[in-house]
Amino acid sequence: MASQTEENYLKSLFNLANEKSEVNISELATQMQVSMPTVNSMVKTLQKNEWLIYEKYKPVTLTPKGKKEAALIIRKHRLTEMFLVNKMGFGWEEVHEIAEQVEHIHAPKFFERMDEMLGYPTIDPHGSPIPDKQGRIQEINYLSLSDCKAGQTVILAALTNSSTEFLEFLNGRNLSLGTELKITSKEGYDQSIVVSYLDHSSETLSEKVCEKLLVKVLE
Amino acid sequence: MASQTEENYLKSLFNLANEKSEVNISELATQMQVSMPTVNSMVKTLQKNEWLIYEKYKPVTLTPKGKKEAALIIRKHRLTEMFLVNKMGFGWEEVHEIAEQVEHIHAPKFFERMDEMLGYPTIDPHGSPIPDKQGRIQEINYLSLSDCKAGQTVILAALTNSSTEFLEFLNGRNLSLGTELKITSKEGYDQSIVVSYLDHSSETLSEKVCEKLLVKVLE
DNA sequence: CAATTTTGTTAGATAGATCTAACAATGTAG
DNA sequence: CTACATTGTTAGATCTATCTAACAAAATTG
Ligand SMILES: [Mn+2]
Ligand SMILES: [Mn+2]
Ligand SMILES: [Mn+2]
Ligand SMILES: [Mn+2]
Repeated sequence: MASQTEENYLKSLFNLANEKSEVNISELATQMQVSMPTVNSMVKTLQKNEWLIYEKYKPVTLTPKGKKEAALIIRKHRLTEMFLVNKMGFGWEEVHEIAEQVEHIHAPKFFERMDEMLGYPTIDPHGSPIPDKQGRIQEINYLSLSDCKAGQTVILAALTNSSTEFLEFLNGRNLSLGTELKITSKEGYDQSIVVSYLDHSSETLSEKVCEKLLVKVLE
Repeated sequence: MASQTEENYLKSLFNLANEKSEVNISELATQMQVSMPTVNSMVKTLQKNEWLIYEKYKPVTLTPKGKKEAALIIRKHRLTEMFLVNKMGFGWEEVHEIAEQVEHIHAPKFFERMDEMLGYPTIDPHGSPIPDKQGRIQEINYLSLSDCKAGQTVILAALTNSSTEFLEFLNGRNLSLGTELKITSKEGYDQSIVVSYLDHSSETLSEKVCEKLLVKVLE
């Protein structure tokens, strides 16, 4: 059974491997906030457990077994976040830190019961997909708001970043998942976008914000 | 901050210290399922953190600081058990193992929210008192069923043992907290007690069982 | 009270997770 | 292509939590 530490490495590996599939030691060290030698020794451990493939001086790759293990931890994380928001009344900006701990609990029934109480959700409070019990993850191809054009109407569907600060920024502007945004204009100079929604008739969002907002285009 | 291991030692110390106040190294080793040298080195660590008082060859004693720390972990454990039973539909025989893990989560809001949702309960699903936020524990003096006499009517209020096996034994006989028991007779030879309750007109309970059942006497 | 048993301590080892310092391989930019 | 920067590895140390073997103190018992 994976230790709490190993589980956190697997999760980081899984997230960093989106698309590229390969992960550098230095990337992983940055992500995990540990030194490169620490990562070096940990990848050797993970390799012994057949969770990843490692060759000296090469980037590492998760094995199918490692991917499944990681996805199942991410499943527990996201179910927990959903439970905290929908069943315990937490704000979406408060749940990540708690889920970071709860995800390591070994009690299948606990998470099955959450799942059941939530009605088998497929996305978490930040719009990220919840892997199924087999560790399969359904990839949804949203568009980034920064790739949208003036005149389009879109629905805010997910975020590429769920830091507390960013979520509080969105809270401050009444922006939540499902909000319908009309794109009034786009500034060519700094790529900022002006949107209207709810009782906000004109809100300017910087490119930095727009690229973190994933949307479904309505028209 | 106490490690998960230290937290488990503190909890064991607190539970073993009921009444006697002092705890032997060997008792603690048995309880924690580790060797005596392991306990010996751990008590030195706990002493450095001022959670207990230790002198060579003497039994150890928790300091007030250590008692409070322990009581607050027990609070998290018992709130969790109550939440699992009352809000998530678990049976009282399923929750201890899960709570044993959840009690180590560092997230005051998480437990405050549980407390609030539960309506600030004072006892857990096994009838044990839930320490308050200051770590104060309200001692309730129940009588053991084994000390009751024929003719008395009592209400099952708590258990001195909450092992899954014992709880399943009680489930099998429809015995739950709050059940009113009429003591039909008591066998002088083996101290077994015959009770009637609900649709059970004559159930014989061995001394071993009776001493684990804590009751309030009605008449 | 002396012998034996139980309880507790010390020493030394191991495994996991981390670090720094030193060095080696790889990649990049002039 | 060489120099420099970046990336990765090795060696060796530390800290936590655990173990066994050996020994010492305390308690029990005849
Ligand atoms: Mn999260
Ligand atoms: Mn985590
Ligand atoms: Mn319990
Ligand atoms: Mn525990």
